[in-house]
Amino acid sequence: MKIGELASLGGVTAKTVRYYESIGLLPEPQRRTNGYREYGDEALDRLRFVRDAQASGLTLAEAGDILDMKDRGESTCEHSRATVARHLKDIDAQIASLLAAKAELTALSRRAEALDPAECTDPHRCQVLALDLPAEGKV
Amino acid sequence: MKIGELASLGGVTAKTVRYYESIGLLPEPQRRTNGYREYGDEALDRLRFVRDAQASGLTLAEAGDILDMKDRGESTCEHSRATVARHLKDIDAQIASLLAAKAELTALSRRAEALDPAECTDPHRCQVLALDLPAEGKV
DNA sequence: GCGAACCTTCCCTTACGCTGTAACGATGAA
DNA sequence: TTCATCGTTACAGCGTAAGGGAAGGTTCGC
Repeated sequence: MKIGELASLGGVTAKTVRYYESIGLLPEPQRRTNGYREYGDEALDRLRFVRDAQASGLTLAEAGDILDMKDRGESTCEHSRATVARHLKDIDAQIASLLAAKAELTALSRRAEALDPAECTDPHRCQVLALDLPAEGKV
Repeated sequence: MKIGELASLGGVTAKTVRYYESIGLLPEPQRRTNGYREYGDEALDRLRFVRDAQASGLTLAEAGDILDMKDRGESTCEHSRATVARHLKDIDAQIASLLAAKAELTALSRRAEALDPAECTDPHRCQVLALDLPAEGKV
């Protein structure tokens, strides 16, 4: 099939297919005599895998890692598990950092709510803005 | 004081001070006859506020929002609260999206672990790679 | 008179995933 | 034949975040 058909079956644009090829996610396909790319069904499988992996939250690079292992005939199961596990760890780290920021802000917000609105009259001396965190000596 | 002193008191580089000025976080200061920037203590207060806000997880743009309100003499308390609340909402949304990705990956990972390693012999038919999510018809 | 500190302007960085545009060749149907 | 569509390459840019780096030129302090 030609690139347009592959793209529409895979739910992407032809441009995206060429992009995936350029970053090594898809192998360089056969060419017709006129120079057009000619794809088989395995390209569609591969393309769909990439989309599924992406939908699961993996990056294109991670999807590529798994596909590379597969291409080399290595133990993809084990590697896939490792890749997924690594990505889960990344996600946990991101969540942790967001939770930390949230805790900071929640504390700030609570201090703000504890203020008597009556004291909130001087725009040049806003208590919330004071942000007097006990973090003066932090690194 | 000159930019270098302000910067070191604020715990940033002179470059950062100029950058903050360029994006409107710090007002354009007076200049000495030689062209050097001349700062007063209020600039240091402002700089420290920005750093504190940043340490609390606010972006520079959000810190700028609050400072702008303050500059206009508006109800900074209320606005500060709103800004913080909005940012908390953003953070919650990010966390939710990460948790969704995590759920996807965890399910994937669980399916992978449930596989009999003995079946994991054909590198061309990896069960993990199959990614047979029930998501075929998703948007 | 020397080095440090200051000035401006412009580009570069990291990461991600494409998308747009230019400028052109090939195909196929009316 | 003509025209729309599909294909080709290569390069640029986006959009966010927060600056860093280098070039090239004054000025200060001692």
